Amino acid sequence: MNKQNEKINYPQGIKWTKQRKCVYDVLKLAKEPLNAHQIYNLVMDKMNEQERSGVREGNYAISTIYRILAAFEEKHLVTKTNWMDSGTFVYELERGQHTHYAVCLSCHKYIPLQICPLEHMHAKEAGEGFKITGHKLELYGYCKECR
Amino acid sequence: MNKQNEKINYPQGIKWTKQRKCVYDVLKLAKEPLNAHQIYNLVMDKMNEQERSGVREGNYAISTIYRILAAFEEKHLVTKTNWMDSGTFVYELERGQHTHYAVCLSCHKYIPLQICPLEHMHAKEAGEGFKITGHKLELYGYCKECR
DNA sequence: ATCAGTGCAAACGATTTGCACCTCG
DNA sequence: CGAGGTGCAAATCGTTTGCACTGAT
Repeated sequence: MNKQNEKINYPQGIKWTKQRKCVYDVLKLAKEPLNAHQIYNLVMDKMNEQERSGVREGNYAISTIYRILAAFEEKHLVTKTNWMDSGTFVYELERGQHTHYAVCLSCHKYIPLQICPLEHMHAKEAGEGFKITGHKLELYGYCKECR
Repeated sequence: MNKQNEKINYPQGIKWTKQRKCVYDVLKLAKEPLNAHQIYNLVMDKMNEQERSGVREGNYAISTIYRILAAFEEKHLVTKTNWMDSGTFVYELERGQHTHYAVCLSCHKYIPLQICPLEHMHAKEAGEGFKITGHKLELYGYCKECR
């Protein structure tokens, strides 16, 4: 059930160590952006689970997670952002299409949005001569369960 | 020329110490969101300038800046946010109307936007039952001078 | 006079880095 | 085998906090 490693196609152009595969898998399964600690914990679980049958439990370093994430970012495999009121960065797999989220201020759940209100926005609207190359949007509020 | 202190109306309901007035003045004059260090430096300049005529140069603490900003935020006098790729928070005076910015990736200038593409966005667009209370938008790109 | 605000230094959490060892290709 | 990745511990950066003192109301 947990042999995803065999099924996943890891992008080329980067050295795929056990740790990197594991981080990649974790991000692949994630349904929302995760911060370094969340990723670290998930990686720990996954690693230990794989090696639970007597093989020595490896020690993994949080700094490795950061380095892997930096490497992934440089290869454009992940996107690094931060949220309005949190000082920590969150990372998500680059899945080709940009996604915005609505964040519930009560339960902190992230709800991906199907739409992008900026699709039809033109450069001129950002002032004369500004060339828009990207944008970021977050909605805040309360989800169905929390209102 | 620099006697703004006398002209500025400081909002009520908060104790107006010399330091707080100074931070308020700095934010009032700022044309873009500033981080704690920028504010600290500007406050230092301002304080020392005022006291340059022989009066002892006071020592000011960065922690005071943070505490003042936290107090202002609680009174809804300032808004605290962070930018996509920076781990530090920036603060700007709450001027009644929310503003979005276009950020130049080259010169890091902030260009305030006159429009808000979300004005006409409705709750339903964020998924069933989500109650939108706020949002944040950043545009990235290159300004007229830098393209 | 009183209590909130301040300066200072130390604590803190997130992230980065130097170095010796290990591992993928 | 060799370049690059990793674990560990220590450094760094932005921000917060405890404490004794100062200052605004």
